[in-house]
Amino acid sequence: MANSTTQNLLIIKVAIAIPIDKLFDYLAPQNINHIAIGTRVIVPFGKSKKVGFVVDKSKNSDIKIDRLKQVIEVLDDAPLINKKDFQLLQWASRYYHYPLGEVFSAAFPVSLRKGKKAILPQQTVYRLSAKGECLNAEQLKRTPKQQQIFQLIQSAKYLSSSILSQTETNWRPAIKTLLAKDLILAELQAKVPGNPVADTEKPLQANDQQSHAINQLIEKLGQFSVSLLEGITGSGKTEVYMQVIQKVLDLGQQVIVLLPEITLTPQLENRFKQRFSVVISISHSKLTETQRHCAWLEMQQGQSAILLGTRSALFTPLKNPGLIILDEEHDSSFKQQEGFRFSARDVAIVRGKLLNIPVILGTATPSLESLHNAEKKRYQLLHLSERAGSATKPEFLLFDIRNKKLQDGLSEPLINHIKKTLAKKQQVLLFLNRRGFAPVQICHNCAWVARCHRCDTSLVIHANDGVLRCHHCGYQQHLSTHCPACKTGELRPIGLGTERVERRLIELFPQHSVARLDRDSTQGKGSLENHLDRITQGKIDIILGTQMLAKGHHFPNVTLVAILDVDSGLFSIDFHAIEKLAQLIIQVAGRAGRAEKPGKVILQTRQPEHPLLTILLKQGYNSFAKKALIERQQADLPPFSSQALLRSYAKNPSDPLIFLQKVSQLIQQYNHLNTQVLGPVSAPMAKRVGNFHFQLLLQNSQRKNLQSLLDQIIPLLYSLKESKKVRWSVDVDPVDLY
DNA sequence: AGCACGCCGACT
DNA sequence: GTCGGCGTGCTC
Repeated sequence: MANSTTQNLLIIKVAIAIPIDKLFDYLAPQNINHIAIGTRVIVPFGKSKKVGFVVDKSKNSDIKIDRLKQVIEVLDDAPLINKKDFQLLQWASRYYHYPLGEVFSAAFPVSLRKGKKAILPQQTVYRLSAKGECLNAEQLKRTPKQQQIFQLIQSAKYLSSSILSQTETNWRPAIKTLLAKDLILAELQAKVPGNPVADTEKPLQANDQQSHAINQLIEKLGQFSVSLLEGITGSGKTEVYMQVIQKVLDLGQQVIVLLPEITLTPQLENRFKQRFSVVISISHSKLTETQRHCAWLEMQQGQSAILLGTRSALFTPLKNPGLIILDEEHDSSFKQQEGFRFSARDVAIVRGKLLNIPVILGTATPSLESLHNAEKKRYQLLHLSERAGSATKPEFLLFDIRNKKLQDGLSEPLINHIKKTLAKKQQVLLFLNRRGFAPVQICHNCAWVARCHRCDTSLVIHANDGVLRCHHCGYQQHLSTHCPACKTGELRPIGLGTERVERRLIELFPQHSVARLDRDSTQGKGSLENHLDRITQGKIDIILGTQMLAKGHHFPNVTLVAILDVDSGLFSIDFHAIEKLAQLIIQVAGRAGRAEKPGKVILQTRQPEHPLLTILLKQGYNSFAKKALIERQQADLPPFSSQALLRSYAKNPSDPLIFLQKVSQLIQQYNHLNTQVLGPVSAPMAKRVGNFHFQLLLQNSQRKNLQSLLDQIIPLLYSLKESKKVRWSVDVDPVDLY
């Protein structure tokens, strides 16, 4: 590089997906004058090449010019995301203290991260040439295949190769000759996703509450706002979404709808497809790389008007942004639990603000944060409290199981209720959030317990598979009946798992069919769907499952729902647990008494007087939430304060502790803003898969004070020598304190 | 994250 | 005597 040209050099700052919060400087390629911020580039990195994102341009660099390498290739003619979304990613990187390159990476589908061109798959399309237009098909009668294909193209105006392959055999030679004769033309065209249906369903007649919500939401279109749509199960939230979406589509704008789980996407996809005559794209982790690549570009190019997806779909660029909807807003799966630990809910709101479009948060059980924001008038609150049709609200029963004889977790009164329900030819749904036969195996003689040697947990008995299994690391061993410690004692199961309850149910109700739905019993592809079909067809009388059943699925003939053990949620050290339990109870209750049959919800507990539980059952979710928020305020917990959790782990049990102690000292030096530092302490489950986990909780009543502390501290941690021996991460606004 | 450099155990 | 174990350090 000649020195004389130095002042003309263009230096490009590139964000690369590596776990260092740092940009890398490169020389712009000689032949390119402008290289837009936001474009992808291929750069040499160490021994290899990497795809990076141009974040800035400059005349100078902190690195000596002669040490700078040159950009190998500019992948995009123009940035794939707009300025606002670029700002969004910069914000997210700062707010979550996660490297910008990694944040950028998370916003792009794998294909584009790897450097694939940002084009939709193309297909060849054939149409008549000028010469072909003038030709009478009769003139081709001596070559019938050519004539037939020619006529097909003539009547269809244009035909794609994929359609030809579907309808015709051996069409290629004919096409080749027609091309050679100049009768038709071949063109490359982007594959347009599946043709929308022409005759769509009409909107339903909205009830007063729905109409009110729809009108309010429509009024807000065209600028930023957040609305919290609180609609009980069966109140027709989806209908509200759809009528608002229709308005957005009429304006020629696009909509992102985020759902917590992939299992819920097909249901909504079908309803949307029946309603809207626009292209709908889908994006979630179970799709192939190409499918996600297409969905992303379809939205980016404006070929598709609706995107249905999970958490990571939030970052999909929109050509004409109109609306973001987050359904089941309270669901904790909107918070990414590893790597880039962002909250899709919170980032959606920032994105809405930047793009100046409304955001709708929908749920039957709003998170305490969102309710608090609604109370503070930051969000507009809309209610849907009437169940559609004639369905009635379920009745709650609290069964005190202290000192009661239980048959594998089933109390006498519960068994009676099950009997009565079955006698009426109605279905029963039981929840137990623990799979396996029993969570503990203990020696009746010496009290030895089978434990995982890599994790701080006992091995769970899986009687059906004849093994003891660790639910954390997957370790398993054969089930034996004699104690390896004292060699004499007999091993016995302690506690409840779904297998054990299932066995008892079969014994108690031999005339009835029982289905167990947990991760073990729904392994195979389509296995869950199979089970669900059999339930809907009425082939199952008693359904026993883990939380995987709590969401979305509707069983119209279920009139009795029971949660066998609510106490684990009441005793947890994590202050979020009670909120999650309340949401679970209400969601589960939503499974009961649909259609015309009144439902009952039974909760078994050893804490029947628990104040929050009592309020929830007697006065409903909103009263519960108010009370829970008061408790949070008194304890200075979120949303009345802001938290960040520093986690650290290593094979060696002392390294993470030493690291976090060092961090804690560092914070004392920098902390002028009253951030409380709690810990370091070992994590609730200290040992996991052979690693020892520790954590340090930071809390401040002012979000911005905590942020400014993190801004100072986090960059220092990368170079701390104690950090080299451990894995560490920052979790801003943690929802799981584990 | 990769990938190399770098010092200590069981093998042709 | 070497092949390779993964500890630590760097990447513009």
